[in-house]
Amino acid sequence: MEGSSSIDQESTTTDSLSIAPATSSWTLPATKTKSPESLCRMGSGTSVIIDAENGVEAESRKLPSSRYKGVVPQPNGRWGAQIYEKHQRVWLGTFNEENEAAKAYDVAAQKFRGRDAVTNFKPLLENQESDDVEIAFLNSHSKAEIVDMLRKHTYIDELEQSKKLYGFTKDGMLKRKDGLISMSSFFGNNIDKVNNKAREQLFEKAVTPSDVGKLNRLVIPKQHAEKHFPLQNGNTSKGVLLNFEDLNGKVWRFRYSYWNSSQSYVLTKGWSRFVKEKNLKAGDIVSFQRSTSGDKQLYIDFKARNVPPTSTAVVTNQVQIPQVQMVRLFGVNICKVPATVSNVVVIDNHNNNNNMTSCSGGKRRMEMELLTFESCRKKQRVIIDAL
DNA sequence: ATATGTGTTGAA
DNA sequence: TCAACACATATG
Repeated sequence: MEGSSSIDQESTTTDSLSIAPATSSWTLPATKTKSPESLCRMGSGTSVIIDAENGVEAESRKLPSSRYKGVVPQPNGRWGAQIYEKHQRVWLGTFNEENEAAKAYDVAAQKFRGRDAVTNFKPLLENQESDDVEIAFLNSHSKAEIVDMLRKHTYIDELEQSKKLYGFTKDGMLKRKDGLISMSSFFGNNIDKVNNKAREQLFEKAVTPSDVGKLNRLVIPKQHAEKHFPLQNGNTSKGVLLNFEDLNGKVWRFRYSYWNSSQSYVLTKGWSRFVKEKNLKAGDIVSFQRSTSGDKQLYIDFKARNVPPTSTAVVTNQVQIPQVQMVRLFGVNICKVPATVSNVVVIDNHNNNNNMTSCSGGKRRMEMELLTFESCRKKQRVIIDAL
């Protein structure tokens, strides 16, 4: 289930994540020289073997091992939780109760290993719907975020919060009950996709006036075109047909070719329909993605250039209905109406497979998030590198 | 001073 | 992978 290459977060910040580099075990067989009398080694006061009177009743203060998977005793009587991945230990925090640590492990196992994770309690839990919500929740957060929550003991709270915020529609789709799109959903967390196939961001372009004008073509910046949509020699001028799926699942077919005259790569046939239907305006951002799974499905998405001015009465003298603010983002119209709740934002069809496994576009995404949320995401400091 | 979590190892 | 265990660091 592990896709393989996956970096869900760029390790741009100093990581405080507890990934214990288990390198030495590979390279240096036996470097450390320990004191010979390893008979009674005592670490931080615990595992001491005190021989009281007779060796038999030697009171062993050996730490009690846990009956739970992923749970290790701590010298102070508390319990630590850890999970391994790629030869590295990921520390999940310490807990007062053994079973809490075990539960933390379960969450991590679910996140890291998906459906067939071996867990301590998990399978016995709750109803299907609640389980789906949790899976969706897990899918909508990075491993690092989940680990961070576990370590801070905030996982349950955040999950509950999420449960309050999201509900199920009859068709199994998740939506937000308040009708507002979540921050995360702006940026392509898997929970927010029409299908939850992992996809990577390829590039974005702010469309120019001519891209949405009468020329019926979109110029693909050369660097992106050559990197993501390479054309075979034979096809350069002739072009190829490319299919892109939008957020609604609608497939758009564009002719993609190279114009020698202007030495540029363009989407031509089919493009004007997209512009028209999506009501694209100059400055709007079109975004291209590709699924990371085998099929390499292409996706297209867009968002309005910027949030329309909220208060300014743009319309000078005419009758105006300023009660409704509408923002269009990546194909989703978000209406904010004073006291009503209306808009349904589709986010996901609960499916299970743990994502995370294939976000090669993680870096770009991360940059985008940072650009936008730098201030609201301070807490996100835990980084999992190269998981 | 104590708690936390990392370094390391041996076993599975 | 996993957990045991010693111990270095972080924390208060």
